[in-house]
Amino acid sequence: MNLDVDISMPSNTPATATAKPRGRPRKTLEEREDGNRKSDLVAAAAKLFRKKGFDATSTRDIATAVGMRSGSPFYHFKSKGDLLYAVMAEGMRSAIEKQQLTLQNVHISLSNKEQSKQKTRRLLHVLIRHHFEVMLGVGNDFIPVMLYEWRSLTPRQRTTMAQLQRDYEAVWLPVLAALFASGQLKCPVKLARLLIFGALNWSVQWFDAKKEASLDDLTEAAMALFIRN
Amino acid sequence: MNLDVDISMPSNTPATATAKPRGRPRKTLEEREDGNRKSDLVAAAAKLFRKKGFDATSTRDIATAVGMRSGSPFYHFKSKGDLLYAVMAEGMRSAIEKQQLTLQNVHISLSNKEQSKQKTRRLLHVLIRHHFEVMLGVGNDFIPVMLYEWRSLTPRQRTTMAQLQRDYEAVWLPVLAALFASGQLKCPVKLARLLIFGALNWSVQWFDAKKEASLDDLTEAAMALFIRN
DNA sequence: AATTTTACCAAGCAACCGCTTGCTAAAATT
DNA sequence: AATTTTAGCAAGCGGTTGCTTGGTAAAATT
Repeated sequence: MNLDVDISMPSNTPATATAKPRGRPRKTLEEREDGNRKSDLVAAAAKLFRKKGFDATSTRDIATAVGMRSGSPFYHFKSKGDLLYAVMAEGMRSAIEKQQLTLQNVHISLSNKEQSKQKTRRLLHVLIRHHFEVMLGVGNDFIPVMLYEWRSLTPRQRTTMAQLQRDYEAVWLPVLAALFASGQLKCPVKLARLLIFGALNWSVQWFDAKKEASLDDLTEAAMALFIRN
Repeated sequence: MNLDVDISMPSNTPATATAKPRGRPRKTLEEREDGNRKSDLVAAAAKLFRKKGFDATSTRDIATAVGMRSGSPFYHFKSKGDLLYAVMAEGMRSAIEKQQLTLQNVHISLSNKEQSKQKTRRLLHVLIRHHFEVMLGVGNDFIPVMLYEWRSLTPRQRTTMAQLQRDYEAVWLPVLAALFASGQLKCPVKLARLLIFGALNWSVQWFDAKKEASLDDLTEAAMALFIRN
């Protein structure tokens, strides 16, 4: 690591003819580990927003985390709020994508002999397990930030995030409706969705990866709590 | 309402011999609607912390809300963090008190002829209903603040709040254990407690008093979701 | 009547905040 | 080879923040 000494000039340096290189040298592209610094910023912001909250995280914190100076993030994002939005939107985008992939795999692996009662139960099981993964998996700071920092979004950002959330939850509703129809779920679908998501989302408050329960344990417990056979 | 005009003096007023009354006259005790301004501050802080979050609320906001000037809250509380702690501690104190009162009434009204299965179910019903009341009832800003502003507490404050929360939840565990033993609850008690509290606590995110569901509807739905008969 | 306590206000300080401006050097493009 | 674009850095501006200080009038106490 080559930290160079930064001897600052006396303050009133006029704009001289041939200005010598000022300040610390910036890194060449190769040193910058090729490429997307923008996503580095989003990842660092997500981590800090999750740990300290949006308001308590300064743009200087974020810059430092990726090895930039205080003003540089504003080259990539026009405001701190836009960075928050980027974190949330990217989180939802990848969560939706992953959810669709997971569902495809399940549909393929479902045998024809299974009764539809079993099938819908398997579907909910998969959805819950995936949701835990999204919230509690390592390196997934995006969704927790989205869940707990709504307040700091502009109204416009809020509505587009709400749309993404509806997309994510759209898959759940028919599954819950089928479970309700078959008597496996006794709670009206609309409230069931809200209560179930509450139970799952709240887990980011107490879950500790290096403690007793695994994500599979959690999924099993949730199924046992909500669904009767 | 008597708002007096505040003509500010030229800035370099020396400390003259007999200083004339400076600034706006303060209110007499009677005008101050007798008494506890400290609890006024706590109530106003709770309301603002809930609406805007702890970090986004300035001590000036709180002062204005109770008709004080910016520095005055620090006469009653030595720091903004202490005000937050007061909000949470007062919230838990009154919630625990109310819970105990509610439980006493239920114990009295339980008839001897009821089976114990029915009794434990009634107990959970009452606990859930009370919890919704505490979180969603009008003027109850304390508990939502407690649920969502943990991060801003010092470690010491955190541990004493955790103790209060254990006191509140202590009543729930035997009820859940009884339900599990009688087969009305199929999820292991420890995880059941966490998931159920999650489902209930999350309601502060979506519940809207002037919309379809009432607190009774919510309680019914939660019972139907968690408990089998 | 004299003193002490209570409950504030006016003013302001140092730190920190998000963000802007003016610049530069390396890389990419023409 | 000349030009344009990209990805930053250095400096700092105006505003806000939590909190402190020095005072004061009214109420309570002695």
